[in-house]
Amino acid sequence: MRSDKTPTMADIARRTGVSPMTVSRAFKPGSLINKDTRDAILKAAEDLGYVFDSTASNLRSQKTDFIAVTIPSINNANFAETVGGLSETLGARGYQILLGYTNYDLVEEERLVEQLLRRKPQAIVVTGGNHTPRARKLLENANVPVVETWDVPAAPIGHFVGFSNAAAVRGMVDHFVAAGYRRIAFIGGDASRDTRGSDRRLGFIAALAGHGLDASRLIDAGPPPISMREGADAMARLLSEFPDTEAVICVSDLSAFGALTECQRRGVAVPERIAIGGFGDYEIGGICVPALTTVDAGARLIGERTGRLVLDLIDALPDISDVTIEPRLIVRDSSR
Amino acid sequence: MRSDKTPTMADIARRTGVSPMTVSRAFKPGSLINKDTRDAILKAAEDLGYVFDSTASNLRSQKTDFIAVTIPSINNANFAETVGGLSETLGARGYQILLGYTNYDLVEEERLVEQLLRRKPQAIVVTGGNHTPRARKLLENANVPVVETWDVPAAPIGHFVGFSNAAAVRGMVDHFVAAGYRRIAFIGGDASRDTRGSDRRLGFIAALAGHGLDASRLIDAGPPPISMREGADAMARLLSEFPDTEAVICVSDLSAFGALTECQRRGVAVPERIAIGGFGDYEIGGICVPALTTVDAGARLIGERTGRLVLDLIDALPDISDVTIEPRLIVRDSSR
DNA sequence: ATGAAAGCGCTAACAG
DNA sequence: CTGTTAGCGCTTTCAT
Repeated sequence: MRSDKTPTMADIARRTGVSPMTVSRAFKPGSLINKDTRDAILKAAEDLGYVFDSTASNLRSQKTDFIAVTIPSINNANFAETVGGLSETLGARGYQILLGYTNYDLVEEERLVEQLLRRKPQAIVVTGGNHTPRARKLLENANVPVVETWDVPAAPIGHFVGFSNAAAVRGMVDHFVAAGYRRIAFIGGDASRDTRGSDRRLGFIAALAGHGLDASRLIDAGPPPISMREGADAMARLLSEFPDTEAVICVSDLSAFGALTECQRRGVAVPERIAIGGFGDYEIGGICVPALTTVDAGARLIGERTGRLVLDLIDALPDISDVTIEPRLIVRDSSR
Repeated sequence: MRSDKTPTMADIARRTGVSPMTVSRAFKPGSLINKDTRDAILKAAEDLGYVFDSTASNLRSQKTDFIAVTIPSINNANFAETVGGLSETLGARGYQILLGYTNYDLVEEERLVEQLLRRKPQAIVVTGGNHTPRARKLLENANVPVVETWDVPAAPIGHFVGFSNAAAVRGMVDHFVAAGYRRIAFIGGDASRDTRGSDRRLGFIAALAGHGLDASRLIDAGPPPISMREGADAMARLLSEFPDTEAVICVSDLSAFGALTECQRRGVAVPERIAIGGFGDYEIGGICVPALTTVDAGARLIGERTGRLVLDLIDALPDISDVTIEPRLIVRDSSR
């Protein structure tokens, strides 16, 4: 008759006639232990239905193998790719990701950071370089490596793996201007919440100004997340408010695709009548008809490089440097 | 000069002249404690940069406030919605989700379940009702509530919140047949990995048989995840292998959209020349042109209901019953 | 409303 | 290769 309590190492030790310490060693790969002893212990563990208790191990060893990660939304392929890259890199070394969603809200991010730090992660990765003062302070005092991603922070807290959103959009503007477009619009989200989106919008304005072009064709698609529906609605407004627009840059491929479908519903030819540019190189941009001109920001690469950076920081390697990703313009059929 | 070690409750106690127990109470809302004492403690905590240590709390109280969740892929809007619903429901009660991705692989799921259980979650939610024998055993012996989702398991381990994938596809087949389509094909993934996809394919075959129709137009789109590109490639094969096909049902909206784009590239009219049905009611299906006929399986609802079920199980409410979601057919312009 | 004692299950540190 | 001792930081339990 099995005991009702879940078995501990002490139970296995009693059953096997060894000390709890030996049991502990049996579960730790690479420890000095007699093979027969280990086998007997593992067998006893199997018989008892023993499950290792990380909770106790974490407390005693002061190591949790958690890496805390915050992203704006779980339902976004770009951030999902980043988490995928992180997960793969860190999982290979036994770390587990503790994920939180900020819902594009810095106050929510602050709450989340505080909550995550209580779990004593061994590093924390946050999306973006913009935080509430309190969140900044929490991160600075966290005593674990901090990595900011998807941005080149004005004042980095620790390290970062990112790119300049403004510069990435400038690249697309330059391409559009070189292709002959002059009346260029921007579709993006509410400036107050999505800081990366805001940076893209500001980059757009600056880039147009640099070419001596008018930068007043700005369509506000509301609070993030800006997805397909918002893109379609924004395109409808753009066509009615600025009917002579020649090209539009959207804050993401999702909104760009929505905008494209609105053109299709209205019989507005893309790119002949209006060109469309997206951002983020989502799968849809490569397969829709016409395929979308976009910017590959390297979402998965950001995750992988961040993962490696985190490992280097945990290993306390010398000379660890930040990573600046070079976004890549991808010209497709939605622009000429 | 601040100490180098991170401060503990004992440090706060010393500084405030109270016992560690009182400090502990100060951080627990609703405990009997003098307001001034609590304020002084919270201030001291703030001054010291104290961060509550869940790790120790978890061990002593034998509660982690973790809910373990496995999903096939993070990069899938349907599962992301489910996690969103779970996260919202459980987060409101202070639980934190511990997420793992199986990559549509039951062996990986087994590894993941074992890893997650070591963290001593207070419940575990898995996607699907199909598991390796060892994973089943681990779940059965876990001593915490187990909920299977996105399926109606043949032999439930604990509780479930799901729907019949086969029946959902049958609904669409019935609709297609009623609309006059006879030569109907199915595009889906490799049968060995994605069990929900397989169930849909089997449901398709059974439904056609029920109508006395030929069910041999099956296009295997390879190992999951089956996304837009795979859908497009599969449509190309379908058009060449079975050129007289009148309608095709795809394992998801993503593959359906890919299939649609392939038709657009080839000038094949949808739905006039071939009708397309998807699955999952992804955002894209509602906005692409033509919009996709699909099945809303209630991804977010599954998450919300699962969250509530988990809470009821943790609260040990009596008479807890499983939830069977009724998928809803959504007819749009991609079929007539 | 507060405190004292004990211990959750594991492992660091040391000894042999 | 194995054992002993102590303790990680908190909270349960019982007292006052």
